[in-house]
Amino acid sequence: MRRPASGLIMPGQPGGSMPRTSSTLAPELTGHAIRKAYLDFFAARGHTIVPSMSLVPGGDQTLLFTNSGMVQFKDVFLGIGSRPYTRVADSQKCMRVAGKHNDLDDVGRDDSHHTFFEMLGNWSFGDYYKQDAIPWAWELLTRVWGLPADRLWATCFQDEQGLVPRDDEAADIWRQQPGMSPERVLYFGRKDNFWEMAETGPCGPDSEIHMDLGPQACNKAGVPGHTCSVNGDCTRFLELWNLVFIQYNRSSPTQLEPLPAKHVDTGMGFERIVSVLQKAGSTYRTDLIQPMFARIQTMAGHSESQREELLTPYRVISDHARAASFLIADGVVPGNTGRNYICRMIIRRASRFGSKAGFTQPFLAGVAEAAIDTYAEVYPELARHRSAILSTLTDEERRFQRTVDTGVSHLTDELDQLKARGETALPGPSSAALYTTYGLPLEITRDIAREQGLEVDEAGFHAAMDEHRQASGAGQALGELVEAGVEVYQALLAELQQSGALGAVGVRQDPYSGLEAESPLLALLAEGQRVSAAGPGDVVQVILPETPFYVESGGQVADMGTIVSVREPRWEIAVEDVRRPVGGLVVHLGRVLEGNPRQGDAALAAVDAGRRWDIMRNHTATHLLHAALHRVLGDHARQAGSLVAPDRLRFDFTHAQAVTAAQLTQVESIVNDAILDNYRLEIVERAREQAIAEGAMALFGETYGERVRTITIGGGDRRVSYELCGGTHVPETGVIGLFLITGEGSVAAGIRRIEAVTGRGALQRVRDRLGHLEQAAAALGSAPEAVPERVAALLTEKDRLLKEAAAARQQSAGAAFEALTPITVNEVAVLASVVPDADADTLRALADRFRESHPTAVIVLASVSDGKPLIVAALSPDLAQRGWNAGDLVKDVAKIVGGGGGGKPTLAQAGGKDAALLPQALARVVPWVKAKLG
RNA sequence: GGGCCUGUAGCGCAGUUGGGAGCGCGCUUCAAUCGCACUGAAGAGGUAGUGGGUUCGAAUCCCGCCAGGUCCA
Repeated sequence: MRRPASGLIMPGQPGGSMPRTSSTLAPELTGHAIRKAYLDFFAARGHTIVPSMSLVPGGDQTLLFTNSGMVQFKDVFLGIGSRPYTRVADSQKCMRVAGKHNDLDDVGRDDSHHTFFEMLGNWSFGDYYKQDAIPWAWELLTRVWGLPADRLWATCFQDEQGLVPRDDEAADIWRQQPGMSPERVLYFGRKDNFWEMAETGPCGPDSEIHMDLGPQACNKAGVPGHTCSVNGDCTRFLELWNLVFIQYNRSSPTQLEPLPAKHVDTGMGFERIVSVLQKAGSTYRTDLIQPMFARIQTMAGHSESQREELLTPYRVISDHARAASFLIADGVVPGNTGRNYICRMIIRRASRFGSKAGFTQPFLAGVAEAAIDTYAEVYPELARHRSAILSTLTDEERRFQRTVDTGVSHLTDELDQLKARGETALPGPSSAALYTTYGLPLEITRDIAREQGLEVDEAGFHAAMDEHRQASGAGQALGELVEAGVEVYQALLAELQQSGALGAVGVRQDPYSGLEAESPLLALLAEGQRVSAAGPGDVVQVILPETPFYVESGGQVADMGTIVSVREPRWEIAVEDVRRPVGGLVVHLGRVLEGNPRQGDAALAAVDAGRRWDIMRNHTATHLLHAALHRVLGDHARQAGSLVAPDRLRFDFTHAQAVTAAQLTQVESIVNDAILDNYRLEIVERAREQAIAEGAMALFGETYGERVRTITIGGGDRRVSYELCGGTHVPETGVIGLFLITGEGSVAAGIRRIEAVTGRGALQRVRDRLGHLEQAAAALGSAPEAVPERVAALLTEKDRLLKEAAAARQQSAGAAFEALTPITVNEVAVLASVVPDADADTLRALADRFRESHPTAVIVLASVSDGKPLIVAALSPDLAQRGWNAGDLVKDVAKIVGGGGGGKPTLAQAGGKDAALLPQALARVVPWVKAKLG
């Protein structure tokens, strides 16, 4: 056990056995201090420091979670977005949980993998380049943080295919750094040192800094033939920092063009550098994670040695509790699809490892508290959503417990059957079915099976899971337009910009200041191809230099409307949808109603005004609803999805229980009060920082630039709502008219949905309802207000009458039955008759009565129900034992009336079609009995 | 987006080749007790998620929709 002298870095020590807390660390070595040192370093070099973006990447539907620092700047590199700064640095929340980057199942089994982590990054947008980026990185590592230069290695790019020039520029700069020796600058190929975002687009060579942790850090020391190396297969060399130099644009697999503006994109794993600086030997032994270890240990009452034995559960629980806390804080609650599903899997995996550590009750909230306390200072959203995080975790643990319980009971049934058959193994398909159908994890299945002396066929399990994967297929969730032809639109945009038809910002879109705009028709597309003109009936895509049409965003649906010619000859296009396939380009999708629109024609774009006003009513009402939910349910009721359409609005929010009728009424009233107060809406652009500091509600899945549009309803002390929003709104709330909630329900566990209507939709609904009420009142011959009472009375009366009628029918049927006399055929009492007005129940009851009084009996009773014949046949038990079957009898009889039947040997029933033939049918009974006897 | 499972009384659930809608808990009333618990007796409560189809007949078989669970992407 070695203790580092304060401030002195001694890298290369194995570290590991000595857990540290911030109290044993020098102040400048705490995780928070290291993060701050990084940001300060780059701030001092002209960088703007920006906050981390949400874990939920807005506007990037190809990405489940933000998985690296550059996600928030992707649009800049793609050339479709810009920032007011050219140098920026941050610490970005990241999540790597699916795909090749990180397999969830591996987290916790080693010393370094995490689902959630932070990535430190600094960027240059066409500003500084290698000459600055490399020396700064070197300076920070060796001078500020004191890492020994002779332990650091740099890698540069050399194309193994010889197509891209070697990055000698970077290598030269590395070799000039103080303390760097030339033999520690190495070249690697495309896999390690060339960065590409996609098949085409910006790309470039990158340089990595690796640290030699010393021979004792190698985990393959004893393996024959192993040699430690940079980018090798052991743990001795640790990659610290990756500097990407974006200098090319790839237009095809073989075509690279130099970019006019070169960018720098760097990323350094925060936990990793902290573990190196703290000499912790493992990211899990840094002061970032240790508070969670300590909390687990206290809660479980473990000794030091127990904690070390249970290292894997400790790692899993702490990593997952931290990840889940950050996810929930960013609005991702456990659910059964997409990112919500990932959140659930993380919590359930932590819960499973919790039972290995001895927890039998929900415990994650306790661990999450430690995570929140550790990080709240840097990520205030954790503190803000503290109670939501804790209760969400506990809820999900309980839900998982229920799932496991029912899964285990299914498993036990199956194991009992297997044991009864003398089997020794649970088949793979069975264990897979338990998992995919009931959510019972393989580990639990295996443990329980073993307790009962059975093995699980795990190869079979995995084979069945592969089959399941196959059967589930790959879903296509994205719109085909956006997916398919991005390149077409990118090319089109570039062309229009180069020809000067469009400015640098692209199409000027302004859905706020008016509903009409006049401009020349820039381009027409039909079936994905540029065309110069179109004719009636054609389905076209229209591009205009400016448009008042709103593109679907933030839940508000796209506008519809028309584009018409301003001069002769006349033409008209009906616009049905509007999209933004790439930033800067707005495409109107429509159909030519009349005439022949041609490229270059003067055109008037006009939004369907009535529809738009309905949408604006619903959008403003959505803000009022959101605010009212906060007041009534609490701050945890946050937006989880929204639809603003002309005829309705739908609002999903996080809330664990159903909203009560009383709460709904209260919410509805609050919204309507705000409408009646006729607040003016104040719509202002502000700096994002300022708006958020002032308490504006920002939504997930939305990217906000530096300037944001804010919607305030009610000013001063009477502020009702304050949100960041790019949607369109009514000028004052009175325009909304009436707000009615039409439904409340659950979307997923922990998420509720409210649907509502406003304005014309609400009026229509009220009219419909009143109409129905009037009709009901008229039919009842009573006043509308007396309808409920009257209906209740009628229903009671109806029940009474039905019972009376049934009793009367039974009585008259009974009387008719009494009047019948059976005939006797060889000691067998036989009765075959029609009983008027009897239903099936009555016939059965009468048959029972007859059998009670005649020990050896055959009885067939029939009646007519709804014009169709109904026949019941019964035998006494002794006859049934002799092999007679009431089912055979009733079939024989029903044949005559055009039907069939069946039942049990002693009692059967049948129906038919022709009631008039019943007498003939019943005449079959005596011959049937005689045949049986004979 | 897709695969699988489930939907029966207030709650938990049973119901086999398609032919009497049931069990436990809870509820109501009565009895017993000074009262409560317990006990005994009687009783109420179900559009069988919903809409179609097959059939003489569907809780049961088939299809659509809705809701919940679960896994995969």
